[in-house]
Amino acid sequence: MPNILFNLLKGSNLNVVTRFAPSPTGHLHIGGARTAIFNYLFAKKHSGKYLVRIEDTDKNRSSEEAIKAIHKGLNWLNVNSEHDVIYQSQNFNSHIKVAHELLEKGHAYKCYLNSDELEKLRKKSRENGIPIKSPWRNKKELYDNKNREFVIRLKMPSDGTTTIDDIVQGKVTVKNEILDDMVILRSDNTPTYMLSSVVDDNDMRITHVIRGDDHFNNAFRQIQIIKFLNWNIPYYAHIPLIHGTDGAKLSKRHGATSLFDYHDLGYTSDAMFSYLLQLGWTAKNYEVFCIDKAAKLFALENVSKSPAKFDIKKLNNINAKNLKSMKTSDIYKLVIDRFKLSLNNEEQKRFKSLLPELLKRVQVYTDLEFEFDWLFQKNFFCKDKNYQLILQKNNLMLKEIGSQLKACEWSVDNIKHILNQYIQDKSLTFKDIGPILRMALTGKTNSPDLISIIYELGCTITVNRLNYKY
RNA sequence: GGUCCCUUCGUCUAAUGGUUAGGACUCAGCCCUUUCACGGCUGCAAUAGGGGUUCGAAUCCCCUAGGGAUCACCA
Repeated sequence: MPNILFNLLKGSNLNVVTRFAPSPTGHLHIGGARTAIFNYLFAKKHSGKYLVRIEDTDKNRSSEEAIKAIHKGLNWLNVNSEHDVIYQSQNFNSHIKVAHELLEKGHAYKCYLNSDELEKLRKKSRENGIPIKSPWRNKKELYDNKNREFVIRLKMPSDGTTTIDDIVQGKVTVKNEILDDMVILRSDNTPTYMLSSVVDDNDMRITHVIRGDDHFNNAFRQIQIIKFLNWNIPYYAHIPLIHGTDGAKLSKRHGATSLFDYHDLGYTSDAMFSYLLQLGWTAKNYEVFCIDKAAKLFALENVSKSPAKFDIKKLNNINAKNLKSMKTSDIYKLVIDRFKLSLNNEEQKRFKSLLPELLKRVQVYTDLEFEFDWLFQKNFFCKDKNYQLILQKNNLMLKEIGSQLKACEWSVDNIKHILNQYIQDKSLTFKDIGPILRMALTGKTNSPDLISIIYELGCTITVNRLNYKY
């Protein structure tokens, strides 16, 4: 197929509508987050609509907290929908109607199997490698079944094949005989996901179903409903799952799987977005770090078919780059909010000035916390016992430098001059005084440039710290 | 086990029949330097295996091996 035609078919001439459809049974998983990103980007790329639908057909497992958590995650990632959120449970009536329509048209049947019978059938099916088809498929409804519980099962076609031309996975064909007569309406008269999802997609006029590869097998089953009803078949794009370092589907034991955990750990939304996007998608070796650019370049055809392993080191690197590229005022706000810092004017100025240098030294901004004591503590002194001994020994030197600094007019140049003059007078090198000054001022052996630290700390604080009696 | 999918440096990937198989992350070394970083440079490192097709294969075909997904009145 020529590329241009292919691209037309895959979206550029349609009024593209995509949806992210999480089930509210827990936090927003990072795999789900990536699915949301792909849906969002594809819609943006084609100037289409991106919708969010909460799949709460299983009331026992759904919760309000989970719904909130999902929105919190989507908002943080900036991939929430501009349109109203759809709750699947609110469309139950329409789903039930479709189930009965299928029943009337002979595409579905009532199955009166009890749980024991079903369990036996399931076991037998598994052993023989054949799909579940209830004996009720071919039975006429009996009079004495009127009061018995039943489910409605779809009557799958038993011969022929079904082909899906998946945008990511390619053309895949399966024999219809492997399709099971899945339940579409439960015995309590509630629809299953298999039904609801298809009906809602149709009602919402979804053109592209972009979801995790774990749904690929479902597509062959769901498409039968669409065919029975003569609805439009959407384009499918089943994106590969994210794996842990051992190659298995990402789960708790691999570390944090909740998107928002990464917020808590100090990753930025942009870094997370960028990393998740690059996990399985590439714009021809061109590293994309912003959403707008990604929206212009995104194409489902470039999504990798094979699963990608989640690599925290790469995430760290992207996050570190992102921190360095952020506007100081933005990251400043982030840190102040996170740690609920209340700083006076002088401290604010000090923090903002040193922030770019401090950020070069962390991969997640929460690590900035380790700098707070020497930056803001009123009566700061070096806590390390070994360093204290060194400071005791060099008491005189610190005092001398302190008194010279006290006397000078406070400027970067003057501070530099005083220190240089001091080492010259004593025939020392900067290495002789640098580490000691650093210990006295920060309590550590590494920090940003000493001159700027002294300058930003100001005369009073610097001199106090240099004069501290260890 | 049935069905389906996948397999290029340790990781994410580029190369859609002709490249010394490229980049990024990690790691190592060097440079810069008042420390730690940042930055710059260099290096280590891959086409799962076996058969075909072809003048020529990472690329097309077949087999094998490995990995994954799924098989609910969950979604």
